[in-house]
Amino acid sequence: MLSRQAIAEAALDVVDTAGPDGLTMRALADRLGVKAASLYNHVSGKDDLLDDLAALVNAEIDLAPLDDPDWRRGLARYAHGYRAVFLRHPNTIALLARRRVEADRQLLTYDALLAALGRAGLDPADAAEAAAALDYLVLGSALETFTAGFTRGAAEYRPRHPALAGALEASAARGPGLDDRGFDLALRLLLDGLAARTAP
Amino acid sequence: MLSRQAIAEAALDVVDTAGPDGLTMRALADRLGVKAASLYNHVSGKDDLLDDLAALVNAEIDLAPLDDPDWRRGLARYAHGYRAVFLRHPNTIALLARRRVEADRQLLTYDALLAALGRAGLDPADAAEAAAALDYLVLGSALETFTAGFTRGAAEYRPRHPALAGALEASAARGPGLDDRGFDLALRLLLDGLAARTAP
DNA sequence: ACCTGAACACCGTTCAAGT
DNA sequence: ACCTGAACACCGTTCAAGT
Repeated sequence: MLSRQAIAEAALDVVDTAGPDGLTMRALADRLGVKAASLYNHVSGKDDLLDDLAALVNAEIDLAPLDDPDWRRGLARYAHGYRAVFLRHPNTIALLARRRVEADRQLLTYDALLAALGRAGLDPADAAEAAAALDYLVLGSALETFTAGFTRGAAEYRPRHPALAGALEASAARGPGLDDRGFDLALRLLLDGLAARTAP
Repeated sequence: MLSRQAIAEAALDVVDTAGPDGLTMRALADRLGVKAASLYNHVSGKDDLLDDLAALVNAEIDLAPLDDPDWRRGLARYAHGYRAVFLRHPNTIALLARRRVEADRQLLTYDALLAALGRAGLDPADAAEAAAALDYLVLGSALETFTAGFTRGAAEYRPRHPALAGALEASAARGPGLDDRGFDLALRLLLDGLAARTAP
């Protein structure tokens, strides 16, 4: 019944619904119909549990787009899929970032990305930088959700922060999804720039 | 003696040295030579304290570069300064991200950035997207520090993850600072792309 | 007005005791 | 082999009591 796998899945559920602070050993045990102390028969502690959680979330990232013969399209689809995973599980980011990369699935993800960048014609050192840049963009955009921070209406910002108000308003007129458009813009410009650096 | 200002400064100190989880009301009170309960005479709770902390960190961001008549140079310097603040206080990112932007100083920062993007010749909706993209890049790069996750030597990765090993090795040959180079690359390509979008 | 001690309901984790 | 109750040292927060 109880297993590392089941515990990790329940943990992701708890984090998704109750937030990073809601993931307590007691709440997790409750969801599994068990007492907190029982969890320690399967994981050595909360830190160990977070490693499993990292692996679980990373396993959701679809690597298939990286095999696309059109590398720009492939990278764009990969990046969108990567970001979608963390938009589905935004509460995990603060929990999992700044941890060492040890889950095999996560190492495999980076390896596949770097291989794809290599096939695109980037030399390995450039590929490393490009992979880092992609990572920053995806995690930053999933973590921060620019728009969500501005909780008041543009009109309220206008008196003291006119440029902010104007930008929020103009962007709203373009439709919802400023976060998505900001990410798309950066991704497109990044891929444009990388294309200019690929060997022929 | 005790004041919101002094408490916030001590809190930043505690977070910097003891990590996000090290910031407890008791540890903070200790550093101030007082008991935890005393803090509640000045802040309404830990959440309130984190608002002050956000304001304090944001106040470190230098907005002067945004007035540079050469907007590309100004934005690059601003972004580097912004990132430097969070590299100095990396433990604050997970603590402060995903909070509503309410500190006046933070609203002012975004307003100044959007005004600068407008002066550069971007229309307001494009400026909003560019500001979001910059934010993602800065916070993502300060949060994640790509390199720090790979704790083992490249040789250890090679058997199972050759592209990863090759990229880490080639990047190390280029010198330390893969994170900085990844950020610089993305920033440069972003600014290049924005330049093409500015009105003449 | 502000600091404190004691208390509350919560944490993660351990461990002897059960089955 | 695995679950549990009780306990430990910790959390954030409250509040009556002190000065």
